[in-house]
Amino acid sequence: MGIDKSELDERKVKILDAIIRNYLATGEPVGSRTISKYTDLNLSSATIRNEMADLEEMGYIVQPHTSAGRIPSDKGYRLYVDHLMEEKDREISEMKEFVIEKTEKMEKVLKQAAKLLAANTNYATLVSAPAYNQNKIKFIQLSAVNDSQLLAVIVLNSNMVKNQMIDISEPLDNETLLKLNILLNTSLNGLALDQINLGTIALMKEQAGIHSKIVSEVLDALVQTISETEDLQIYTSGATNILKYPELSDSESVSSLLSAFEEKEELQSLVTESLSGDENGTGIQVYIGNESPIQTMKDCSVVTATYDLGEGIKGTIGIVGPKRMDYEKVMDNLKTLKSQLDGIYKKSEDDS
Amino acid sequence: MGIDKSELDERKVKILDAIIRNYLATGEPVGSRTISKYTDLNLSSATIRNEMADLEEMGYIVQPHTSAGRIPSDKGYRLYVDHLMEEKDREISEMKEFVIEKTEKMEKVLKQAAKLLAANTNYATLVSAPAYNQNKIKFIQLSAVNDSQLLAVIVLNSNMVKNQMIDISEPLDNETLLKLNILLNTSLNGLALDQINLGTIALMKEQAGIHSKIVSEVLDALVQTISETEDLQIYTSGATNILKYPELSDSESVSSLLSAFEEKEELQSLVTESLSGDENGTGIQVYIGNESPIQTMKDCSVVTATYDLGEGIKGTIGIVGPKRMDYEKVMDNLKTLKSQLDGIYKKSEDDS
DNA sequence: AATTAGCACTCCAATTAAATGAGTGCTAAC
DNA sequence: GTTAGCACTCATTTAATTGGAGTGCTAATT
Repeated sequence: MGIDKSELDERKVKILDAIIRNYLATGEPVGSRTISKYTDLNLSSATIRNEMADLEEMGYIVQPHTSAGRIPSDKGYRLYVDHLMEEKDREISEMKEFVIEKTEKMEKVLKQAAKLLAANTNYATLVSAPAYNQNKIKFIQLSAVNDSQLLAVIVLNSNMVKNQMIDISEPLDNETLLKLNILLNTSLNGLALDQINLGTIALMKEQAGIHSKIVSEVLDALVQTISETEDLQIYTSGATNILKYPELSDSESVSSLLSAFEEKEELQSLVTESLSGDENGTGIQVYIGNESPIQTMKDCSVVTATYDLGEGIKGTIGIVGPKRMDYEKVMDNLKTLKSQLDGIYKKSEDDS
Repeated sequence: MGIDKSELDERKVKILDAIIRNYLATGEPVGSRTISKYTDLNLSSATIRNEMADLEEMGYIVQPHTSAGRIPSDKGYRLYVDHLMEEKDREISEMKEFVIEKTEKMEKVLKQAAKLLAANTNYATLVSAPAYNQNKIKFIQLSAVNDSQLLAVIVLNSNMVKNQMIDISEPLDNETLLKLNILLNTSLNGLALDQINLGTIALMKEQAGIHSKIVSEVLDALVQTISETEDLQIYTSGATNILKYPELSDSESVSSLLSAFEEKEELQSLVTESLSGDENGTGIQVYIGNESPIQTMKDCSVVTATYDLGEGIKGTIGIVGPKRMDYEKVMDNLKTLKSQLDGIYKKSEDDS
């Protein structure tokens, strides 16, 4: 019956484009008459109606109910994001004030990044701290806090600092401590955390001699610190922006969305997914509706970017908003922020 | 005109009590007929109506609108909390599973405390980390991460650990570093942070000799770390519980409430207020409606407790919910949790 | 003097009805 | 292939209707 479902002729594309743009701008379902005037096609609303019926059958747009205008489907958004949307290399306006001081603690920088992104976009944002496993050990030190407690301090390549208290059974004298510190540093310095294997450990124990037990304990503590799930820090901001969009706050799912941003654990899968996501060149991923890794966000769109501090140390920045979001602006913002973060590590590297 | 406004006779109290209890249970404005049956006073609804008119004139109850039942006013709640409510010494049921491991990091403990409290009460909760200024320095150490960066690690009495990177102009040799560490520890150990005065500083500089500059830098860093406002950590949980109570989620103020819990800064004043609040014996404060230190919460009730790790190291735990909250349960929960936290420091003290 | 029954009155909340209007699908004409 | 025209659909808005819970007041009762 007539319609070649695999083929979108130029006119259909133009109409679809117009529908989506209009819907993004107004948030209202868009009707045939609007398009008839909005475009330069000089077609009557009746013709548009016919085309729209086709587009609907092809799955690019849907009707919220009979006798309403059309809104884009996930498939429609996808086409828009992939092909229709123009990547505007617009001026990096407000983002500019985001100047990162290299001396700042990473944590602070990331917190600020999330905040800024939220303020700029009016969506909910998240920023994950770089994954540790690729992060190299820069410095490590044991100190005796008292007779039964050691404090292990680990500085990572990205200038993140971890602390861990270690209970020990017998006191350690200063000399031993010094030796252990030297051993730890020479053995572990420069290693990525997932490069510490059994061989390394065995070697260290051998060298530690009678103190091999301490070495074990330290390594255990180290592993524990690293693998603590809660330490997969995620910073969020602007979660309450979700309330601004009726299409989300309507359902009671607003609660689960906000919860997800409060208990950050749930967001983890998003970060993981984003990090492993196939980069389409720009380093930016877009998940529309059901494409989202998190079921809670099936009525949202999620846009993420992966920043790379160098040497494989990666983290994720992302925003969560309604499917009807300003993709151009969001992707633009993410790109800017990404580039800022990408730079930061090199800077402090030059400097040290 | 009859009514002695200063006097609440026994019957009025009984009726007021019944009104409040009923309202707490149902959430609906309560009418005269209900009270007539609910109480053992054996009075007709007409009599109750007369009494209710009096109670309203005295300001203990209000009518949402003409021809509706009555609900308690702030003044009514206040009376209830202060005098009517029975302090039930009930079994510490679900709270029991809250066992704090002394080796855990404080941060983790507090986070968990907030979570548990929220799960137990179904309100939004907050837990503040102990204020630093009363906290004593237990251990302090400088380490050379590289030629231009020192890492200062400070362990406080409450087992909290702070890190601070310090940029230095000239490299330090090991021996100097060792001396400095000894100096720092002997001079500062056991001091509360607000006990470090100019005298101490001058003395240290003198002893440091040619390295007095470093001492300055270290102390600056120390002060900076301490005074960082963001470091007044507050942990929250269950903020989304706010959505459960229509009397709050009705207004758009739900957004500002949630924001307050997201950007924790705003909650600071609550903590401050609570810490300085005059303890009425139990160490628990109740803020009803407008009594709240935070304007955003004028339609809520806030209940806080101050925990004391000993030696004046104090923190705050609190919950925020609708004025129509289960005060008994909440205060009970807070008491339990408070006592748990009060104990924790002593335990680790015994142990060290 | 305190209590109660009775009744008119108020006002919210829920229901129903009607009006509006944007938008469609279809058909017949261009 | 395009367009004008028209009947039809359906969410949204507004208005009118009703029900009922609850009050305040007055007059009767104890």
